[in-house]
Amino acid sequence: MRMANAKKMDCVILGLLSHETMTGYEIKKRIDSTLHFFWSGSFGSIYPTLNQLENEGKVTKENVSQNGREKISYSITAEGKAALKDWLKKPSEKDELRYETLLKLFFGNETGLDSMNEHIVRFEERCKGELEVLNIFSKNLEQALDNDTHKHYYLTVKFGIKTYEAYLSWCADAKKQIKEWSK
Amino acid sequence: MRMANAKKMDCVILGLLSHETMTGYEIKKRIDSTLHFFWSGSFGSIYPTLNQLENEGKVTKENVSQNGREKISYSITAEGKAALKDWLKKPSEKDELRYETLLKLFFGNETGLDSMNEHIVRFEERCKGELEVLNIFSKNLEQALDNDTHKHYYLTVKFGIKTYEAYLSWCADAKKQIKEWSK
DNA sequence: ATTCGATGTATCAGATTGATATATAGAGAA
DNA sequence: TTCTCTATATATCAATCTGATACATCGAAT
Repeated sequence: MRMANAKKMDCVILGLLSHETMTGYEIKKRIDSTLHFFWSGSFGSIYPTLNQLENEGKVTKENVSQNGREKISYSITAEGKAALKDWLKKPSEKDELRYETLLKLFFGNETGLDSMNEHIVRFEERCKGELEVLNIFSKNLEQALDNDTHKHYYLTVKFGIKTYEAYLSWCADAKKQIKEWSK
Repeated sequence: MRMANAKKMDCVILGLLSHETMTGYEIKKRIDSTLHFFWSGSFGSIYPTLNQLENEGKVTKENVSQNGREKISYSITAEGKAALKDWLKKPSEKDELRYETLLKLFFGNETGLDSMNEHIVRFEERCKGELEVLNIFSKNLEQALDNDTHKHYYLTVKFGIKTYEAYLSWCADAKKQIKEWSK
């Protein structure tokens, strides 16, 4: 039974198209802006997956001409919605962190405490930036929680905020710890 | 300039071999036990990478016979240590979350609040389990912080603890929020 | 005029996963 | 004793995904 590296991009695309009709390019933008702190995706998997989903009858495409420019707009079908629902009901298979910063920290005894501190500071800066963005999202969403889609978005944004706050708290502790070890 | 999907497995292996000589199988076990909450790796990338590292002169292999069983033990070379140091000094390129649970939550308006709650409860259980393990690790490590390698390990374990605690706090909030929305 | 960034679609080499195959050692049960 | 099950051990492969690259057009700013 070849189940293999269960494909997820099709679920992401179906999910996004269940909100609204989009082009491949818009799907990529949406992933980068809205899902980016817990999921990612590249053109190299978006476009082939869109073609596959069309062959399976889960989406339909329509050529649209806008300002004399051609683009391909995709919509979800009833079959697509059914497939999405199936996946949503199943328990999650994998939640995964992949943090290069932690990897470098773990192996850091080759380069010393100063180098570790630099990695942490860089990580801290990135987290602060992300947290700022999420806090703005959160405030905007709180004024639009009558919309069901916004409710779900709001919960994931709250997750991001809690997470980044925890990261920042760890950064402070870790820097202090390293300072102590440096003595 | 073909830089492509920068390979990380070689860095992970060099890092682990900088601690001690190991077989491919032991490397896999170490990744699963020690790095597992911020990194992962499969045999399908470990064994080919070990061969590649040997061709590049970054590790040496030695056939060992133990209890009549054959195994291949790998050790890091000076070149390997230099390559590891190079990578450790460079800033991290990517820190990434990939949480299927959040994806399902985000698209959850197709299946309703009950289904969302189930996903959260399952996530909560997993986090509790992980947190328990990490707390034991933390206690054990605190009694051996004279060892430099342990110091680095300790920092990453603390990261894991902070993170899972934040997740659990979010789970509680999210469940409460969903209950309120259900009214 | 022209450069630059955004929109838009598409492909491909390289990296990784999860599954599968193969084989032996040791522990415990029948 | 034989059988089964788990752990040790190495290896390969299809499916998948990423990051890079290529190409073309539009609107805005210089």
